[in-house]
Amino acid sequence: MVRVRFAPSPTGFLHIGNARTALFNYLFARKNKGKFILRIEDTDKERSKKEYEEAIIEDLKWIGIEWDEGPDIGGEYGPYRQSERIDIYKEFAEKLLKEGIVYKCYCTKEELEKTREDAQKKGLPPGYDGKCRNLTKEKISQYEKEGRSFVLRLKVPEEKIEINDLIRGKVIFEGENLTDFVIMKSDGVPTFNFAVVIDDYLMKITHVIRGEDHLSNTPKHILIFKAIGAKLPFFAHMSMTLGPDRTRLSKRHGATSVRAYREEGYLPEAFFNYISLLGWGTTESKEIFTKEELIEEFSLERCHKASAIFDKEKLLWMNSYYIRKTELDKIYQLSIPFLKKENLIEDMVDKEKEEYIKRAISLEQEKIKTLKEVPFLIEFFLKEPEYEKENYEKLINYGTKKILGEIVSILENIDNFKKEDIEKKIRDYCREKGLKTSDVFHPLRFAVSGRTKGPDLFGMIELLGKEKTVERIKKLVI
RNA sequence: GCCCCCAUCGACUAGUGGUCCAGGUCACCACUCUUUCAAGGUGGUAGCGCCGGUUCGAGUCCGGCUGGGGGCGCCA
Repeated sequence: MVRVRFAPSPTGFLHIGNARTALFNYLFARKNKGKFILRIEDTDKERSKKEYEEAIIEDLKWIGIEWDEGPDIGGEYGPYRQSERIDIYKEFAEKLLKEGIVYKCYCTKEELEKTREDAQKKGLPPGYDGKCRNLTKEKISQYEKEGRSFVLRLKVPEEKIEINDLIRGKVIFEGENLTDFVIMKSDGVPTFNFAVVIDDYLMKITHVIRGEDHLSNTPKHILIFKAIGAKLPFFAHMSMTLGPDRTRLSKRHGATSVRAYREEGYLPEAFFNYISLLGWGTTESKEIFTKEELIEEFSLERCHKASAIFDKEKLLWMNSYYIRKTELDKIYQLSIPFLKKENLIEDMVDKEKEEYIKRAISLEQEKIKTLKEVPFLIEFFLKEPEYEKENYEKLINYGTKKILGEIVSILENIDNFKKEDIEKKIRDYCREKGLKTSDVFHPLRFAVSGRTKGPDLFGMIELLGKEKTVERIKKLVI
């Protein structure tokens, strides 16, 4: 049975790169009829926040990723929060200490800094020199007497480590770059490297799918797996997600959290779909996928080794594509919070108004790129337009006033106030008067909506209704 | 500094030795449709980082170089 996990640390909102890691794990699990586990890595007491855990969970759900085991729903292998598993790590650590696989290191911050510098000077990796590996009894009791705190370090053997990565193939690390690393901090909390391995082992994780930034940590993990006598899981290191300048996607590149995109009015389906295309593709170069299709098509073999740049423009296109293809009802529902925020609707919207807004949205649907744009695009249907001076001067003058005045009487005489009739009557008028349609349509659009661009003129007039339309034109012209 | 990974249009990718004077999508440009803005349609600009090697033949295999990324913490 395939078991994979996504293990974010709650030190901020869900990052796009992490969302992609979560997504790939999720797809892999579903594709292989396995389990997808959510685990919270909150061993960094300083930076971890409960609010972030909640936010991450919320955003994962928003994207459409569901898990089978996790801190919120429990499961057979819990707890799923590392802060609640401290005793478990301690137990493993004590066992390793007894076996002589790890040892106590009493070095102070200053000492460590110095050994690090020395190592650098010698052209060695800036790690630990193993000073405390073989301390004499006397030395140990001296340190204890001084009340020095200690950490637990793993005795790193000098051997080369091979990884058979499912995405990258064989990766070989020659031993000498690894130094004895910390597995338990002086406060009794495990380091990330130790906790992941213990958890992956106990939670029976079969495939560790994570970002390439963990590739260099993998030898450490393998060493720990071996130390506790556990079987290795499969590893798959996915390419990274970069910003437009080819560096790690970060705040400098603008919004990097899933939350931000959600608030900008992106559809989860579009986000899900776009993210899946980063570092992965099918032979047909297909672009639009439903969740089900993605699950069906996904495979680690088709994951790219090279990192991918997150392209906001393409996401935006995909979002507008999804908005165009989504049923009006749903777009309306999703737009409500955005309309409320702009004070265009009240908490309660009656059926009539709902229909009215839906029709307004439908007139603009093909143009909406994000839900956040909806209020602006349909604003003039819900409140009186403001007429910008510059456009007013361009479009409203003696001649067009006269035309608009005549349009008013035409509109007033239309009984069946439907766009086909409205259009026909106005076009007839243009022909009779020998006017270019554009000389009539543009001022009319402006008079009715206060805009120089907008939805289909006649659809707009129909929806606004005879009374409102006439009122607006009169107000502007007379 | 040391170790590891990577390399096809500006971006995401297809391509697994000949069918590739490299295909699709976004972006960009032009034309078209048109009452505006979009959407749509048609067409276009643009790429195998470089140097060697293997081979009858290389985007595709091998080596080097260059470039980019990542790691080396009592962060995760």
